[in-house]
This record gives sequence, C-alpha cells and structure tokens, in this order.
Amino acid sequence: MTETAQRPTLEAVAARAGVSRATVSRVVNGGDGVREPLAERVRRAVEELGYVPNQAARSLVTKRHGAVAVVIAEPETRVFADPFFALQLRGISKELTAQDNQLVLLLTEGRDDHTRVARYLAGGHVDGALVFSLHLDDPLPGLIRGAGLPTVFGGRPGWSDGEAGVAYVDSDNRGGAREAVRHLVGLGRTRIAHLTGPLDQTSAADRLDGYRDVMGGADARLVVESDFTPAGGERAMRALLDRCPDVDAVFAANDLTASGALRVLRERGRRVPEDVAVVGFDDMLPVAEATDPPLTTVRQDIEEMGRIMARLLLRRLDPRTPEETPAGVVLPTTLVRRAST
Amino acid sequence: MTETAQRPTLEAVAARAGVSRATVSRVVNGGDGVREPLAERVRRAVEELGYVPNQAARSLVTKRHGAVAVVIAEPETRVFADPFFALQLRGISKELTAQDNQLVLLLTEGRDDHTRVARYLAGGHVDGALVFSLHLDDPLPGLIRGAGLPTVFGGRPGWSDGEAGVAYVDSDNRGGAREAVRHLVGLGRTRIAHLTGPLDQTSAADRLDGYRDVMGGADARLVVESDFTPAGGERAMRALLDRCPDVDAVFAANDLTASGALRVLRERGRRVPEDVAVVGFDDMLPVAEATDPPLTTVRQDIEEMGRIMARLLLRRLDPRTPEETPAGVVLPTTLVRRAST
DNA sequence: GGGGTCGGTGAGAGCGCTCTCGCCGCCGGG
DNA sequence: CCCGGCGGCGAGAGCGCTCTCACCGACCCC
Repeated sequence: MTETAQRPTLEAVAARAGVSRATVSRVVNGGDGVREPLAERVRRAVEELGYVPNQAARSLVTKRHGAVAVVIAEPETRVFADPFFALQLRGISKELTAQDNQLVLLLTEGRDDHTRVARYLAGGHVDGALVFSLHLDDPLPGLIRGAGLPTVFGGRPGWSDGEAGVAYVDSDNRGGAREAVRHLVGLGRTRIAHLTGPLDQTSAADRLDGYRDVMGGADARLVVESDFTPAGGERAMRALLDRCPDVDAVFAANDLTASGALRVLRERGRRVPEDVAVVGFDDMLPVAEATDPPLTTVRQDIEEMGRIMARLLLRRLDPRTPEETPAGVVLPTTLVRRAST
Repeated sequence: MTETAQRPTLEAVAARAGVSRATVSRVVNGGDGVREPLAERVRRAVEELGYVPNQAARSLVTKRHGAVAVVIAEPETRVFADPFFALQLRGISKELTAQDNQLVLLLTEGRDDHTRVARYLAGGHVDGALVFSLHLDDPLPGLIRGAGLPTVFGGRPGWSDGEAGVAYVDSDNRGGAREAVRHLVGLGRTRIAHLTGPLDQTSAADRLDGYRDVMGGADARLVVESDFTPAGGERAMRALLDRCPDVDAVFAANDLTASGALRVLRERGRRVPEDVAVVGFDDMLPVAEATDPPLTTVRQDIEEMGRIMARLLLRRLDPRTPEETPAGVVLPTTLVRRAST
C-alpha cells in the first residue's frame, strides 16, 4: 500500500499563507469576509500544496456528510438487472455530483437484510436517502421512516395513499396505460387484452387501472395476470389465446412481457401487427428494439425520474428551504410507435 | 427535518456502564482484553442507548473509512444501461457489506469529468477503488494510478500488458470465444463468421483473438467489425450476407449484436439454426431469452466477477495481508445451448 | 513473604476541521 | 480630536473517537 505521503492539513496551508486556520477555512468554504489580497494568497497556498479538505473532520463538526444513500430493495437479481435502475442511478448521480454530494449505494440481500440497512440509515452516516422498494409488503419503508431520515421514494409507495408528506417520484403509469390502450382503440381494435405485472407492485396496479379506465368493464377474460418476465409473458399469452382466440390487440404491462407474448403469437401463427397489435411499456431499449417486430411501447423518462428524486431530496436537506410538505411528483409518459402496432 | 434527538456518544455509554470511554471502545471494536462481566455491562448499555459509532470521528483518527469507490467510466448511457454493471454491482455490494464496507458509486459524466473523479479519489475519502473503464484511450486509469489509491480494475485494462502489479478481474473472453467457435465447428459448420465488438475494448479484441485461435487465417471477409449494439449487429449482418452469402454460422461478439443479426437473417429468409447457426456472448438474460429463437451464448458469471474484485481489493487493504503482487484473475466462461444452434 | 510479571482498566492527548468570540484597526460622526 | 461602530482576522474550544501509556491489582516464583 502506497503510503500517501501525509496529506496537507488546514494548518499547513495556514502556515504557508501566513494566516490563521480560520481564515483558510473561510476561503475554502466560499470565502466571505476575507479581503482580496489575503484570499488570493490562501488560494495559491491551497493550490501549491494540493490541499483537499478532510471530509471526516468536517463532518465531525458540521454533522453533515455530503452523502446520500440510494437503497435498492430488490431481492430478485433478475429484476434488478434490468436497465431501469441503471438509468435511475445515472440521473441521480448527475444531480448529486452537481451539488457535490456522494452516492452511497445500498442493495438489500434477501429478507432479513432490511435491519442492516435500516440500522445504517439510522446511524447518521448519510444526510438522506432515496429508496426504491417495489413491493407492497416490504417492511423497509416503514423502518426507514422510523429512522427519521429525510427520504424520497422512487415509485409510488403502496401505503402512501392517505398520508401526506410522503415524498415520491413516479411515472404516470395510469396515464401511460390509458394512452397505450387508446392508441389500440384508435387503430380499430376491439378485443384488447392486458397482460398485467405482479399486482403487488403499484406500477403494475396503476397500469391495470389505466387499462380499465379506457376499456371499462369489458370482457374480464381479456385481463391475464403475469409477472414482468418474458417467460411469464409467454404463459399469459398462451392462456389468453386459449380463452379468447378472437383477441386482436395486447397491451403488455412491460416490454419483457411483450417480448414473451410476441414469441407465442408467432408460434401460433398470428401475424403482428396485422392479426394482433402489441404494445409494451417502459421502452427498455435493448429489449424493445430487439424484438421482432420492434415494439410499440410507452416510454418513461427514467433518468429524469432519478434526477428529480435527487433534486427533491437535496432541496429538503437544504436548511434554507422553507418547511413545506411535498407530495408526490408524477412524470408524463410518451407513446413510441414502432412496427408492432 | 426531524431533529435526530442527539445521538448517544461513547461517553454516554461509558457513563451508563460505569466504565471509561476506552473500555467501551474496546468492547465495540471486538472486545479483546475486557473481562466478561464488564463487557456484558457495556454491551447492555450500548443496546439500551441504541449507540451507533460515529464513523466520521472514527475515520478521523484511524484514517480508514470503511468505504470503497466504484468508478464506472462509461460515457454512453446506452451501454451503461445494460445489465452487466447491475450484476457486477450486486456482486461487489455483497462482498463489501459482508465485510462492513460501504460502496460509493462514482459515474463519470462526459469527457472532462475524469478530473473530478480523480480528485475525489486522491482526496482520501475512500480506502480503495474498483474501476470499470472499457476504452483503451481512457485517461482515467492513469489518473487513478497517479492518485496512489489501491485499485482493482474490472476487465483487463488495455495498457496493462507488460506491467506487473496491476490487479484486475476479467472473464476468459478469449477462451469463451474459442469455445463458441469450436461448438459451431462441432456442428459441422464451415463458413463461420464473426461480428466483432468495438475493437478499442479489450473484451472485444480478446473475443476476436479467440475466434482466430480456432479459425486461423480463414477467409478474412468473414470478420465484420461492429459495435455491441442491435443496430450495429443488423448493419454488420447485412454487410456479411452481401459479401459472403454462403455463410452458415455466426459468432456475434455479444448478445445484442446477435439479436440484430437474427433479425436480418429472418428478413433475408435464412432459417436459424437450419441455414445459419448463431452464437452470442454474455448470456444477458432479458435479451438472450427474448430473441427468437432463444440464443445459444457464452455465459460469464458477472456477479462473481464483482465479488472477486471486491475480495481482491479488501485483501489488499487489509494490513495483515502479506505484500504480494497480484496479477489479473481470469474467470472461466460456459457455453449455454439454446435454440439458435 | 517480597519482588517481578502481566493482563485489565482508566486518563489524556490528539486526529483536522468549524465556529464562536474577542481583538484590533479603520471609518464616520459629534 | 475623541469615541462608537463595524468589518476583518486570529485564538481557542470542542466535535466523538482511538490509542498510547501509566497504573493497579492478582498471581507466581523463589
């Protein structure tokens, strides 16, 4: 291990510039109240010595860390591996670094890992948290709220319904679903089915609601529950074709499900989009473009979601922010037409 | 902001247990050299007060942070969004948290962001770094080595050839490619093409080397350079079919490229695998399973790569580790047969 | 039974920073 | 010309922890 030749301290800079520690500190932190010739001397000393403030010492007295935790509670590796989180992370990272904050990533590993994460968050190592928790029965959000740490949730938390003051950012799942289904209606389709996601996730439930907003109490057999995976999409599509052979359009709850559905349709000799039109959700690029035909789908600006989450949190952390009660922020979606409709 | 009712300090625990700060510290940090009845009393006091050590204060004196940076230098959002990094992160996270280390995620945003990252790393905020940098001309690795921070690279760095002492973890790209091509040979194929990745990345270059290991100086027109994307795969496949219509097998440098190739093959009326067999690389699940037919591909255990990287770094950070010079670690790959061959 | 040894414990310094306070020199007003 | 005010700067305390060192009692050996 390379012995990092004793990092210079405030003291050293002060000595070199011929001023006191306090003055150097002032210059380093914005420099108000230090007259120009002196400030310049300090800045030069900082430069020459390559001084970098010791964050630990700083945190010790300020009680702020310039760090935010991002918690991803996703037991199934498979789901975590979709590009969704990567994009969110990128958005979050952009916003955080723009304001000189670090991103501490916390992934939960299985069921009883929640307490570890909760303890860490309660331990005062970070200033706030951005939490992704997809399932309704997840104990983590509750634990985190107990920790009393400023938090913004990614995706509408299932239990937030009545409560005010829960900050979250979500896509307009319901509105996007409505748009998708209306698009199919506009194409003259009448037997429009929906392959849902796991309904214990608010995103899946909201998309189903959007479908129902347009289709009303249409044939209930046209709704098949699935699980956001290609294999699940295949199963659901088979079940659907068996009970409703006359289906002429499918709105899948996400692109992965749609890809499974497409495969079954081809296998059963249905042409897409001539016989059956298919719409997905997410615009998960590697998938939506890799299917055959490429998928019409509802795009959500995932990176922007991340950015907004971070911005929301940083605003709450800033002591200058007036005490408000931010509700959820819901981002619009857009329909992307490709060859599957 | 909920005022976090004054976190208890070592002092408080000491007072409650009727011992000195030093003793509490000893118990909290493993408890060697404290007799049982006393230690128990301390533990109870810790429990009752809900004491959590202040990491900042600790770092200030120990000069260790219990934190490792993960640097992902990937300008193109698109590539970052593939599941590759997510899986690596999961592996890294598992290993780090198992040893009570935090993961600080650093994503570079564009070209001149390198200096920011380099400065952060040199700033002594973390104990070590895990760095992913795919491109040969990336200045980041150099800057990081200059910072003198213990580092492990993900993927063989291009410039490491001669140098010893550069720690990295990589998949056996070359061996995996050989296996893929041998598999095609074993199926009786003779006109085996290769759609490469961007050759300024070592992974792509190594896969090409593996192909050549088996095919030797075969028809050079069978090698088409591409870029790891579906669209690139389409372009390359079209070019290939135009110049070598007699091709009977394709080894694509990754699954995304393969998915593009498959689409073109179908469009041109070639049956897969009857007329042309196709093999990918990565076993990127959502893609490899979503294609039609599902893709035969070379799987790398990406999560394990992450885990090993973290383990390697932690070992270097541990002062008890004997001073050795770890070279690279290369992980085996396995061929996964699906319907495309 | 006295001196040496050794393991367990406490006292205290100090890590590098911020922030409060008090001093000092300069200004304006009486 | 003197005094009050004010802005710029330095001195010093203290954030919560670790770690060294000194101390003290118990134990062993001669």
